[in-house]
This record gives sequence, structure tokens and C-alpha cells, in this order.
Amino acid sequence: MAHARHLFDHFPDPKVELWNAISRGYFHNAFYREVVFLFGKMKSMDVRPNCFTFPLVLKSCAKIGAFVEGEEIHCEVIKGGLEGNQFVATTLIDVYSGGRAIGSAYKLFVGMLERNIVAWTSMISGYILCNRVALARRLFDLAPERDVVLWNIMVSGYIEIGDMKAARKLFDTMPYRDTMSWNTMLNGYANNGDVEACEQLFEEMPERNVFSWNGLIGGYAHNGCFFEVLRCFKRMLIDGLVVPNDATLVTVLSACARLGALDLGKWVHVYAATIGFKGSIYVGNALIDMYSKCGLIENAMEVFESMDLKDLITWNSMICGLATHGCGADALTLFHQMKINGEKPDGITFIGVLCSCTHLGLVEEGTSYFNSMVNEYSIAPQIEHYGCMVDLFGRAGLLDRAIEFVKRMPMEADAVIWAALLGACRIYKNIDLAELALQKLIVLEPKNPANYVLLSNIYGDLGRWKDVARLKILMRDTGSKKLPGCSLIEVNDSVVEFYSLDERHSQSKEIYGVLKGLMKLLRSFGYEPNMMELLQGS
DNA sequence: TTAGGGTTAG
Repeated sequence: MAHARHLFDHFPDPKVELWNAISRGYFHNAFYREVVFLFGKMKSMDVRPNCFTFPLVLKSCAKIGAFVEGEEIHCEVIKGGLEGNQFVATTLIDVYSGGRAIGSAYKLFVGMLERNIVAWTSMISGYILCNRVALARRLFDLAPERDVVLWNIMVSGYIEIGDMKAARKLFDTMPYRDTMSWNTMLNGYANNGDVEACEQLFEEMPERNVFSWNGLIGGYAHNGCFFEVLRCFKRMLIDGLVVPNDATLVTVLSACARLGALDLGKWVHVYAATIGFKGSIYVGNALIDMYSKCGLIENAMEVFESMDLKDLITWNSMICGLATHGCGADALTLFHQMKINGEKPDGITFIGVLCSCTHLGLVEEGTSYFNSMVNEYSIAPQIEHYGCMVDLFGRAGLLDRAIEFVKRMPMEADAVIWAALLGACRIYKNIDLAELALQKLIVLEPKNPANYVLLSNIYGDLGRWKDVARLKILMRDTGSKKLPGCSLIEVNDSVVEFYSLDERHSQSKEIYGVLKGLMKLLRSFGYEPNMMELLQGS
């Protein structure tokens, strides 16, 4: 674009065609503001925009959310006598629907002298966008003709409101289906939590492209089936008919992160470079998260530093990765660097920042960050932020300030917050507050046994065994049995699950042998395991 | 030269 612009700037007296050409260049490179800016410049130089100019500028306005400017440009369309142009009018319908001004869109639609299928499609997708699916369907039935694009849009309208039955009924009556029709249905099932239907449809598809594979893989990921994500990715590679793209890799990497599948994650890292996604922000961000979650914070940092282009998510992934990895000081340094680089933090950034302060014990700094989030960045604190603050005070032993904070919150404290308090009560042995916290937790999460276990641990610490026993009975009576936490570790190309006292693995004898050895080694360094926790089965 | 449809990350 720099070369194109250079030529354009040196062209004597460019005509409207040339203005359109340079604007189209900016549009296709996603420089929407520049298109709008050039439009203003063009007018100031008395060049009259034509019917090719307006769709470009209007779409650019819509892209950057400049709906007021879009309306002004509509006036110029009328002044220029171009409202009757099919291309211009259809784009205006899209702009108004995009700005949720569905009434204005419909007025335009009705006022059109001729309405072709594209105009009908724009109007119908406008209604869908504004959640008026029944109205969209009425227009759909009225449309003089329907092509595959229009059918697909109507199907996706039902999917968006979660009506998979209606979507399927329409899909089944389609006179012709292209790959996108199948993919639309597939993604519908995936996003509505129906993994089985998703799998079945995938097998029935006459033709699959990368979106089809991503639909199935994404469906698994969305529904927590991370092993299936990896299995399906391998099948895709073996199948070999379709090459994965950045979206595939991102989904696979996030599954690796969840499972701790480090070897596959590393393999994807190399593979991404070989198929040309080295510069992808999406892939880079997913790699940072994967390495952080798998514990290789240095590798995460390496990816971070190698990225020429960074966005908000890049910074957030790295800051949160450092914070959860115990490198709070580095996380805070990075936060300041982020601001220097001109990236504006959001609510997630502050989660990382506050979490860092908590683990560094920086109570006053954390408080000041919290205030700057509200006052300097106008970010409304979410319940997660209040949770961070309660945790910050709690872990620092300032239980009074923590409970004070809970009382002043503008929303009801949730289970996470009370559990944070309960955790702090355990460290600082505050039995009264602990009992209050548990009371709240029993109401909020009557079925979560972890809460009873926490309080039971506190009683145990204080030697109040009768109370421990009382809680055990209470737990039994509520029928809640604690789901054991499990660890996942990658061994020889597959991921193995381990529970406490687990003996399912074929080599469990050897594994426990190693554990015993490690315990011995720890003891020789003066470490005494806390047998109390073992006894209480936490 | 021009208008309508799909997936991904913290």
C-alpha cells in the first residue's frame, strides 16, 4: 500500500476511478479508517464520488462502527442521486442493520424500485442480526427466488437462536447444499453442545474443506473433549486431503494446553512454521498460552519476543502466564512495557496484574492498580476482579479488609470469592469467618464437597476432630462426594491421567517406587510432609 | 473497479 499511495500522491489530478482504486486497496488491507479519511479528502478536492465509491466507504464505516458518519454519507448518496443504485442501496441496508437500525434498513428495502436476491438477502440477514428470526423467515418465504446463500443464511439464523430443530428442518428441505451449508449445520451442532450430531454430520458430508475439519475439532474443544481434539487433528493429518490452517492450530494448541500435551504442542509449533503460520498473531498467542500452561514459561517468553506483531491478547497471555507461573514481578514489568508500547489494557490484563500483586504480597500496589483500572482506564470491575482483591487481602492476612471489600461490592459475592476467603481463613486460622464463609458456600454451591473439605481442614489444623467428624456426616447426608482432582501428564505420545493413590497404570509399581525415592530425597533436605492433609483426604 | 454466507486465541 505504501508504494500504491506514493504513486497516487504523485499522480496529477486523479479522477474518481483512481480514488476508488486506492480506497479499495486500503479496504482490502483492512485500513478502514484510511478509506473514510480519503473520502473526506476526495470531497475537499471537489472530486465527485460515484456508485463505486459509496459501497466501499459505507462498508468501511460499518467496519469501524462509524454509524453516524454512515448516516451522513447516506445523505450524500441522496444528494448525488445514487439511492436507486442497487449496489449502493444494498450496502446501506447492511450498514443500517449493522447499526441495529433495522427500521431504517427496512425503509430503504421497501423504497427500492428493484429488489434482486442480494437485497433480499441483506434484509433477511439484517433481521437475523437483530434477533428477529421469525420476521426474517417471513421475508424468506416471500422472496421471489432463493439461492444457496440465502438458504444458508436462514439456516444460520435458526442456529443463532439455538433452534437446531428448525435449522435442521430447513437444511433437510434445501434444494441444493454446498459445503458451506454442511459446515453451517456442523458448527451449529458444535456451538449448541451436540457433539454426537456434529460427528454424525461430519461423517455424512459429501465433501470436506478446512472449515469442516475445524468445525468438528472446534466442536470437541467447545465441549471439553480435548483428547478428541488431538485425535481428530491426527486423523486430519493422516487423511491428508486438507491442510490445517491457523484456526486449526489454535484450537489444537489450546487443547494441548488443557491436557498438558507438551510434545504435541511443540510439534505444532514447528509444523506451524513449515506451513507458513510463523507470523500469525493467532498462532503466536496460542503458543504463548500453551507453553505457559505446560510450565515452559521461557519458551512462552521466546515466542512472545519473536512476535513482530502483538495485540492485546498477546500481552494478556504473557502477563497472565507469568502471573500464574509465580513470576509476578516480571508480569508487572511487562504490564508497564505494554503501556509504553501503546497497547491499552482491558479487564483481563488487570486479572493478571492483580494476581501478580497477590502472590507478591503487594497489598497497597494491588489496591492502587485496582483503582487505576476504574479511574484511569474506565474499566468496570467484574466479579473476578473483586475476587482477586479479596484473595489479595486474604492471603496477606488482612481478613478484615477482605470482608470489608466483600460487603462493599456492588454485586453479590459468588462462590469463588467465599472460597478465597475460606482459603485465607485456613492459613490464618480464623474459625469464625470460616464458618460464615462456609454458610454462604453451602447456599451457593450445596453440591460442592470441596467447600466442606476446606472447613474440615481448618478444624483439623486446630485439632477439633469432633467438628471434622460432624462435617463428614453432613457431607454424607447431602450426598456429596468429592470428585478427586487429577493430574495429566504426557508420556510417550499420549496423555495419562493420575488420581491420588491411583493404581490403574501398568507401571504403577515403578511409579510409586520413584515417588518413594523422591520423598526420601526431600526428607534428606529437611522437608517434612504434612501428614495431616493426607489423613483428611484433601 | 461494485452488493449477500463459515471456523480460531487470553
